[in-house]
Amino acid sequence: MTTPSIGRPHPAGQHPPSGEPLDEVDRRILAALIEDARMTNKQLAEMVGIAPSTALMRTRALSERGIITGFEAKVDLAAVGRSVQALISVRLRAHDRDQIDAFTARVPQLAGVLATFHTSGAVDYLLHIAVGSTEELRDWVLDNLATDPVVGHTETTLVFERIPGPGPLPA
Amino acid sequence: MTTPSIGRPHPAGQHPPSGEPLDEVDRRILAALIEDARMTNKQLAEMVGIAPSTALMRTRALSERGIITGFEAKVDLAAVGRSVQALISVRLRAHDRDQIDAFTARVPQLAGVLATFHTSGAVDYLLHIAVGSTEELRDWVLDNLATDPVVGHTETTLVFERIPGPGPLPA
DNA sequence: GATGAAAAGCTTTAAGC
DNA sequence: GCTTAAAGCTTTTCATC
Repeated sequence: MTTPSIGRPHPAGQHPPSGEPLDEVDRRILAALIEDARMTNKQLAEMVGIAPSTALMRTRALSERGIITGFEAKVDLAAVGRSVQALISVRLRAHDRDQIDAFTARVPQLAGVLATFHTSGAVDYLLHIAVGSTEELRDWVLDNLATDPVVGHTETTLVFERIPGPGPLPA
Repeated sequence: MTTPSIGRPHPAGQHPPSGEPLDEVDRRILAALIEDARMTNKQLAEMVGIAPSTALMRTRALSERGIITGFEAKVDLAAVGRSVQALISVRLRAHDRDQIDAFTARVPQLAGVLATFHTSGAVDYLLHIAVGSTEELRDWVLDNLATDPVVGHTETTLVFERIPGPGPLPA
């Protein structure tokens, strides 16, 4: 299980991924669509070695089972005016549940946030953000974190480069 | 500029994103394809308010200019047997350029690595990985990092949850 | 640079194995 | 669960604005 439903409900409209294990064909479909989500169904079928109608059915089933969670275009950050990336570790001060929930609802949706990691250990959250300049970075932290009373401590680290990995499929 | 070409060549087959600024139509195309990379070109055209032939031309141009860097399917990590995520901060010991390059070539491509952040500050790299269990996590760190002589220190933090952000487009 | 029309190609459904 | 075939859409090209 990923996130046991203790205390908080599941996000609306999402069923947990069905327990059926993936067969080789499903894994090849995932691999192909991770590589190029915009390939045609016919190309996909050929790549995987099945009929187009089968490819379509399988792909649909993977989406309906929640195994494929979406298809997204990746964009060059510099081209959209966000050439400065940073990782910001955040320790919260209070451990009042409502305040923490307010932080968790607000911060991950702020403009420039690429991902928020809720972590164990000394740091509570790690924010991966992208902004236009180091001046904007300073202002971002001041405006969005430093002024929040629930935030105890932050530490900002510049990211020189983000290197994508080989992805989540078994090697 | 994103990564000045000092010392190392540009990755093969990539031209830097052309300096032409994005107009409103381009930004709406990006927003739509970030939201759903598999929508048809016709849907995209309608959503953006242009003719299908124009949508196709613009989308192609965005890819050719390197502004769209790819289209990828997102998969549920638990469904592919990787329900445990971790962030591993890595400090290197030696500052010998060849050893660092060997590390940088090897580690980001290891099975389970979702992303590698090359960072400024006290930590040199932060690895975001996904594995099947905490036992696998322990073994992963031992096998891939602890035994590498160039690695000085690592610190592993469990990720309870990774919350996707609103993405990189200006709000 | 954007559009509309026509040809080529793709997706989708349903019936059959 | 897979395949085939046919109808309906979509993509793509290109002449035109």
